[in-house]
Formats: sequence, structure tokens, C-alpha cells
Amino acid sequence: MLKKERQAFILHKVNLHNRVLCGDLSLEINVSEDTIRRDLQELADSGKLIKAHGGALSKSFYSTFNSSKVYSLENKKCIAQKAATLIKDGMFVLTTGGTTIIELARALPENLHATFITGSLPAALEYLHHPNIEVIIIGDKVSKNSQITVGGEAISKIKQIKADICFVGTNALDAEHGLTDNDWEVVQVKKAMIESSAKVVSLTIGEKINTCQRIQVCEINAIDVLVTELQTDAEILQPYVKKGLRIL
Amino acid sequence: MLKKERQAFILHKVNLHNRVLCGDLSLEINVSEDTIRRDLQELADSGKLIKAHGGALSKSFYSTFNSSKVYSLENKKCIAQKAATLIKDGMFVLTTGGTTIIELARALPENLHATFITGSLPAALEYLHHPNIEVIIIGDKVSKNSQITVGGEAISKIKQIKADICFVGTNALDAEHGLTDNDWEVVQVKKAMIESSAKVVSLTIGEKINTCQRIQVCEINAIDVLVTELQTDAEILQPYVKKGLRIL
DNA sequence: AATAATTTTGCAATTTATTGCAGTTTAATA
DNA sequence: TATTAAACTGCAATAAATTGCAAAATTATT
Repeated sequence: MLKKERQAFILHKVNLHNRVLCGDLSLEINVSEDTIRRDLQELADSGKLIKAHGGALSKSFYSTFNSSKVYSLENKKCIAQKAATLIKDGMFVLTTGGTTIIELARALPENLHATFITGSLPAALEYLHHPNIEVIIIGDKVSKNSQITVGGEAISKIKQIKADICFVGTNALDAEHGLTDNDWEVVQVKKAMIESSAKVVSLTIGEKINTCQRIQVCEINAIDVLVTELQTDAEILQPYVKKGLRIL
Repeated sequence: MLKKERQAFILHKVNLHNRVLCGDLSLEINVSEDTIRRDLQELADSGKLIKAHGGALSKSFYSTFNSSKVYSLENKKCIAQKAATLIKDGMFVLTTGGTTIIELARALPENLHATFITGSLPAALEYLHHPNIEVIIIGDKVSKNSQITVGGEAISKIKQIKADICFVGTNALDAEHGLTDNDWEVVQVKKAMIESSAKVVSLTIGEKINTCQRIQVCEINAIDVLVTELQTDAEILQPYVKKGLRIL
């Protein structure tokens, strides 16, 4: 087998499986690992793949997992656009925090007249940019990780509210385990918000669907609307349709 | 699993769920926690995530606010430095909003252990950057102009507090008319804060001394300490010394 | 086709990387 | 302050990379 053939083969392999190991290739092509290593080095030098200790990774694999400041921003913008259509003039809207909620804040139409209630400091600042939106912030201790208010004061205040709609930034969603999260205090706040709202909307990027975290926020049927960047008829969403959720 | 592959996986996970734990990752990837820790350390060193005790946080949460075009920034920094010396470990500190307060927040020493209570969203976000400072935000309607909470709820909450010290960002100060401001709602909040504090500190750039606005916050003798960027023996400050204020 | 020139390959010896473990130090939390 | 969990340190075992070199293969040249 010629050197060029071999390298083409390796490249094909790495693009197919996202990853190759020196040992495997050596066995498969029947050349020494040294040769494979040299090939990988050359391919890496000409930018066709990413060399790693023990093998190599495909370029596309590596870049998709390693880029962008806000993760999956485009998807979140798409979700925000869809979610914004659910808000009507005069509504009282409860929202949690998180980057998807920030995108929602930015996607709100200029002429929307509504009241937004949140414990998220960054979200509140975004809402303030809209001239016709009244912003209420829930007071209490502010959590360093999530930049939202948490604690008994916050929860009792939320319980006094009867909101029209609640937007929950979702950490993990699973048809069986429902909505789950990993911060106990944040979960308490989310629970209270869900209880205080006539309608609950979960904003979830496709990747988080069918994933699970430690602490449950609510059962799946407590959610009324599920907003994702996916098509409404996507296969992965069907279990949620069956459970009675509206998909947007 | 290759090292780079593993790190890409971790990065993906942390971006997806905002937070990961060493233990979870160790189980999931089936390597020792030491290895996970080393990975997190490397990823943190290259700025891809924030390392924390026991795990890591997504970078998108620790986003800093830009301090562009703040008027008289150097003077405000000077004031902030002086004012920060008044805060001791264990204190309960009430603060208003405004750019000088933001500078104070940035000037706080790393090792200060204290509780900061404020209605200002931008100030609260700054306080959050300090690991040993607990942040309490006063809840209520948020004023669009000032980005602080205003209203009856806020004021009644403030009145329940007995703080050690209160830092008031000052709009106008005059020996005769005292501390004055031009936003009725903001004034109500400042009044409440001053009443609830054992000691009141006014942060005032020299330019605002001997100026006056429409609405009075308090008489001049309600203020204990006046912090400016000027020398303590400056001519313009002498009327305030006579009134019994301590100058810093 | 034969041969010289060049490149490629495999091998051995050495160096460097990666990983897990045990013991200690440090930090978080009650 | 005591208790616990996590971080750090040094170390050893293993795996991988590097290097120099000689043999083999390929290409170029006559």
C-alpha cells in the first residue's frame, strides 16, 4: 500500500469514526505504529486532522465541541424566537435564569407590554432594556453560581404571585425523570415558580433532551409547552407529545 | 478514550449543564478523579471553563460587565479605594446604586468577609465576583433609569435590616440642603437605607459638592463620613468638617 | 533494464506523557 | 473548632513519542 493511499485511508477513517488509534490502524493496515504516527503527524501538520496522544481526532468533531462562548447560541436564539410568541400584552411572566432565558429577553418584541418577574440578575438587566416591560426582581440571597436569588424569602414571595406563564431554562429533561437540575437551591426556586404559574414552558436545546441530573424540579406532565430548536415532528420529541406536551 | 477526546467531552458536558462534578465525570468516563481534576485544571488554564472545588462551571456564567465611558472614572476609583477601608470583616453593608458604588465593589479586597445588601442589579453582580462576600438583593420593581429596586416592598424590607454601614452614591451635596437627588422613588430607598444603618457614608466626587437637587434625602448631619477624591484639608470641604462630618 | 538517488519504513534505545495510587495538605462546612 | 471532602505531591507503571540509523522500497536517470 502506497503512502498516499494509506493516508487517504486514515483520513477517511478518522472522518467516519471521529477518532482513530495508532494501534488499531497499525494492525489494520499492517505497518508499524511508527509509520502511522508519522502519517498522523503529517496529516495534522497539513491541518487535515487533530493529532492526540495515542491517535487522532477528526477536525469537525473537535471544533464543534470546542468553539463559541455561549454554548449553542444559534439554537438558543431560535428557541427564544419561538418562545417569545407565547407572551401576550398584559401578561405576568415568571422566568428563571440561564443563557437561554437571556436570549428570550433579547428576542422580546419592542412593543410588548408585560410584567416580568425574575430572580435572575442578568435576565432582569436585559428586560430593563425594553421600554414597555415592567421588571420585578425577587429579593433574597444571590447564588454565586447561578446569579439568581435563592432562599426562603424568595420562595415565599414567588408563592404570593399568580403568574400567567412561567419560562423555565432547562438543565436536563427526560420523559421518565421529568425536569431535573443539579443545584438544590435553584431547584427550590424553580419549583415555586412552576407552582405559581398557570402555564409552564420549558426552553430546552435538543441536546438536553433525554438527559438527567440529580435533583427533580417537576414531573414531565407539569410542563405545558416544550420549546426546542428542532422541528415539531422530530422523532426524539414524540415521547413528550405522547405525554401531552405541546411542542413549539 | 483519548485524553483530548475526554477533555472535549468534559467541555461539552460543562457547557451543556453549566456545572460538572469530578465524581460524576470519573464514574461516567471511567477514569480516576485525579485524572478528571488534571483535565479540569488544564481546561481552566486554557480558559475554557472555571474550575471550582469539586468540579467546574461553564464560563458563560462568569461574564464580566464592561465599564465603558464612566464619567470621572479615575476620581471614582480613588474614592472607592478610600471607602473600602471602612469595611471590616463580618459587617452588614447596605449600598445604593450608581457608578461610584460599582467602583467600590471592584475595589473590595479579595479576603473581605462581609454581607452586602443592595437594590442595585449591577452592583450586586459586581459583589458576586468576590468569593467571601454574601450578596442579598432587595426585591421589588426595578427602576429603568437607575437599575435599582424601588417601591414599598423594597422599603419595608430595608427597614427590617439593621446594617453596620451604608454607602450612599451621591447625586448632590450641599452644607445647607444636605444630600439631595432628583428621582422620587430612589430617594425613598436611600432614606430607608440611611435610617437602617448605624453609620452613613456619602461617596461624592468633588464636582458634586455644593450642588443641589430637587428632593432631599437627608440633612447633612445624618451623614457620618464624606469620601471624596480631594485632600482632606481642601478648602471646599471645611464647611462639612464644621458640621461634624469625618472626611476621608 | 540497470543503477544511482531519494524516500520510506521498521527497529532499538531513549525520552516524554499519561495515569492511578498513597500520603499529606488544604479548604469547605457544620 | 472538628470533621470531612477535595486538592496537591511525589512516585511508579505503563504507553506513546522521538531519535538515529540501516534496510527496503520507490523514483529518477542513463
